[in-house]
Amino acid sequence: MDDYQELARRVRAQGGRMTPQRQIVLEAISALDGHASANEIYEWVAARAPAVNRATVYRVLRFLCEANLVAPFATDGVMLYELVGARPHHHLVCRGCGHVEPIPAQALDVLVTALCREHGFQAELRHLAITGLCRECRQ
Amino acid sequence: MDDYQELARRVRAQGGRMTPQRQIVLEAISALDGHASANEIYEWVAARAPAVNRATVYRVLRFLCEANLVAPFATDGVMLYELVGARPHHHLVCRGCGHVEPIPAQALDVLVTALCREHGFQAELRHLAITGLCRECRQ
DNA sequence: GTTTCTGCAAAAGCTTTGCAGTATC
DNA sequence: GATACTGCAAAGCTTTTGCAGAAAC
Repeated sequence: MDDYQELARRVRAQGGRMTPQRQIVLEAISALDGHASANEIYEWVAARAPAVNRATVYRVLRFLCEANLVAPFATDGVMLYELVGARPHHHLVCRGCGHVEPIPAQALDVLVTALCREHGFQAELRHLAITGLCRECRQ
Repeated sequence: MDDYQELARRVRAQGGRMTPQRQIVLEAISALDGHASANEIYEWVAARAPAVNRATVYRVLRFLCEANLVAPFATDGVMLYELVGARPHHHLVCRGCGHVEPIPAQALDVLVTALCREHGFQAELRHLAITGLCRECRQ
């Protein structure tokens, strides 16, 4: 997680203001392995700052997405939010236990190029979520 | 879409019964390009059979998923349902207009093999949804 | 001091569930 | 005739919104 000054700078670059709520939501996602649902984030925040409201968490998340500090992706009817890091990567989402495991982007650029060439589709592979069963749930 | 007899056989193979509601839900998905949200399916059905209830559509969809006649996949907080066809394929989901375009599976078997070998993850690439912007929404 | 943000409460959208009656086998 | 399925109504869960007050700039 970047330090407070850097975050404040990026928030203000969006014409926004830095607040304790925005800071603690970012801390929460960071503490939750860099990706979590709105509810998980709310629970984490509520344990430390009970005054923070659920609606605020959702509004903060939307703001952070628009500020490109956080990226949303969909899994099984629930939205997950992840910190936008330096390295692009993808997600293995287990439909058994819900565990999300990041994997490096690597050779999928070939796929992106092909999709663009053949379908005119600009894939955003940062948000690619591959559903399946993890090692534990396969047994 | 398979004919009624074949569908009825597969439904009964699950220990279920063939009903007009289950038939018309399958018709709806077929008419909606083979993939649709629960709401789209409900609207299509309601236009032809107003007596069919929303809850029934959801229950039918769950049954059909368990019967492997239909497969669910997640996009932007809404569940989509698709007919399980002969050929596996994937989906390009536009986050601008919500349009879903199927693409052939092709060379992604390499990816599946790699994920299994390196992460012990059994990918279900039938349900792979790639988010991005379609040709129209890019402009 | 102005503008943005938050808390509260209420509501909207999607999905599930309990129950009594109905339809399928 | 026994069992599974449906309609209805109600509720559960996730997410959004209107508004008045508070905080950041």
